[in-house]
Amino acid sequence: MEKEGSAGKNAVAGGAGAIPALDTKDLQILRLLQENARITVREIASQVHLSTTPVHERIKRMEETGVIRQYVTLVDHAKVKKGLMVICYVSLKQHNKQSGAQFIRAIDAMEEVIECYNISGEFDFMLKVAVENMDAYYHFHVHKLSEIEDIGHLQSVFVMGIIKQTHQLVY
Amino acid sequence: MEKEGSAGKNAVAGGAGAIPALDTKDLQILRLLQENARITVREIASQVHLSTTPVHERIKRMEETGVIRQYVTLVDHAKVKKGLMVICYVSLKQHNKQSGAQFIRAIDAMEEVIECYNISGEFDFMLKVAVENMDAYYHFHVHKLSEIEDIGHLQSVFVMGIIKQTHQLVY
DNA sequence: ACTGAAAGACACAGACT
DNA sequence: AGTCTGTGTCTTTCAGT
Repeated sequence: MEKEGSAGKNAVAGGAGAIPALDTKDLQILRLLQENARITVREIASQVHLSTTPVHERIKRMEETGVIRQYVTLVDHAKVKKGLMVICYVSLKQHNKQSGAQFIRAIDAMEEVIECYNISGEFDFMLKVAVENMDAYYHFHVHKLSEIEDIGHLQSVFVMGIIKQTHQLVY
Repeated sequence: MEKEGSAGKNAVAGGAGAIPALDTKDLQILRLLQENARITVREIASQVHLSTTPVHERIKRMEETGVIRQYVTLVDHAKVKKGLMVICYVSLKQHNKQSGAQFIRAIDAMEEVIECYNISGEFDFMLKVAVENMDAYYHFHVHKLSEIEDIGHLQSVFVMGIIKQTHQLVY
């Protein structure tokens, strides 16, 4: 059920420089870190029944292998004047490399856009936009988004309520 | 342009127990914490040209007033077998309190759903779902989502590429 | 791969400006 | 509202199992 022989970590992995698979302890550590990035190594150690050294080494390894991407601080949207969230769909007029690259560059430079995905369906991109209020969104829509070259259709969906928001991928 | 008199913090705020407005130093601290939740107070202090005490106090105050919501660790989706992301739109057959509450309870219990919003437009909810692969999504769609009572229409949009993803709200 | 100990860095509280 | 200083706790490394 939780057997971990000396070969446990590397047995599963694929090719040459493959990343060692995560074992039960690693996942326990990730679970704690996901909920609170500022938890101390000591606290983790006591909860997973290990001393600080292996916990420290495991965290470092997960940072180096990219399992742990970043430690971030989540801020209350409304309290930093970003209380309005809008989902925005964009299609481009042309689907060549140049148009796409140009669009991506423009999006990257817009701090209102907090997420952007390439999606299936009738639209090409989905954007998540965070702004202070409707006026700010109108300004963004008309004077920033629409100004990008080769923009085809635009469609906005407004977020009226947040039901659930989690960053917990590991359970 | 960056004047901060003794009344600076409280002058703007609204009612009685109102949260003091964030000043330039607070925003600088937030900027650093957003990028790296594990940054030390000392490091922040040196970057914002303050000693550790006021930085420590400011962080504590922002935690207490809810400006800082949580410190989280972001994990590589693919490396924890959650490499497929799907945006899923849901409409309910009935729009009474009971149906809504029941849906929300069901969604909350599903670990595949990492975000859920109440939205404007033809659908009622937008879900962001993270699963390992298409098989896992099919199973989720057919055996979990569709099983919720009063579910009307369902529409899935697949994320083919991540262009941008940030948690930086404060600039 | 883990434990335990030990050095250095840090957080946090106090006295003071 | 800030600096400086001290104490206790934490991170991080090293020797040993």
